[in-house]
Amino acid sequence: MPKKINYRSDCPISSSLDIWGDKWSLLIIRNMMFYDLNTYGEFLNAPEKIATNILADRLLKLEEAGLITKEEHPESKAKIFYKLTPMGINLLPVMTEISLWGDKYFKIAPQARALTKLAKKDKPGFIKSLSEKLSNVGTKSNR
Amino acid sequence: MPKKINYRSDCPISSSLDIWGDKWSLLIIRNMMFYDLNTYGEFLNAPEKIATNILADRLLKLEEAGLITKEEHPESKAKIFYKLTPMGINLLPVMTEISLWGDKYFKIAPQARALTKLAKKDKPGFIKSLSEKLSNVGTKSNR
DNA sequence: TTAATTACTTGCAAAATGCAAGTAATTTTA
DNA sequence: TAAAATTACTTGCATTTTGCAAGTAATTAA
Repeated sequence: MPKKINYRSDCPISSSLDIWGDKWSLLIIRNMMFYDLNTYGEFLNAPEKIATNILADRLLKLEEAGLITKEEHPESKAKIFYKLTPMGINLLPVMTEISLWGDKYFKIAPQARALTKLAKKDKPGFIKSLSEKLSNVGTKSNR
Repeated sequence: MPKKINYRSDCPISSSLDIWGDKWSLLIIRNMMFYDLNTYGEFLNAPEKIATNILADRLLKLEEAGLITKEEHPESKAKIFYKLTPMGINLLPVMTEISLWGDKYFKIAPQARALTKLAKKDKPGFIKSLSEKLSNVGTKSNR
């Protein structure tokens, strides 16, 4: 059964952090959002090297919070296809601003730089096109 | 001596989380950014009730990361006036988007709602005016 | 001159994290 | 078609982080 979340206050920032305010949750979302990674194994292979038990825990919590859903993988019954819900996709502006802020102050790999460059050039367009793409992930029209 | 941060990867999101990716750091920043709270005691009184040792730890880490600075309080030598650096002020777009996202999905207090309402009406104006205000916090022209 | 206030520190229990080694259901290979 | 991989986890345990309660030293107020 889903463990109930105790929100610390009625502040939108505080409540947001109660859901995804840790070192790993937003990285899982980043993987789905910007890098088309959608399986447990793909998440494990991301450069930050999340531990298997933490990954399992975060996937469950993100699912319970309504940010992601489990679906059957189009190519294999042994795999699970994780995808963002509309609530998860709506984190795009947050994730984009974090990327732009981080881009300003940290050493960044070329792959990530390519994304922030796009976001800088046309932020609303970047968000809109990615949002539409993510809405179609795993749908028939997409395969 | 400042403990060196081990960045997990060269991703702007990952590196950002390495700095402020926990349940408390952004709440301290929120207090300075949106509610004109600038002392240890004021941070302790915020509704989320941070523990004293955690607060001291986060203030140090945020200072070492370059997001905040300690200054002498204009009214009392017993107090320390914490303020955002430009790097911290530049989190305004991130904080604003988090607020708007949280506003969409959680129960929100009227005080916070007033802020998100302003941000929704004119996002660039909201960020610009707050940014200018924060740049003047603790300056002579401001007193 | 004594009592508050302010910004912390310290000690310890509880919770979260991280690592290594399983396991069960598929899928691929020989 | 049987054995070896793959995949998505779980489990046990050590380490780290968090949270609570109770200090403490430097101001400030009574």
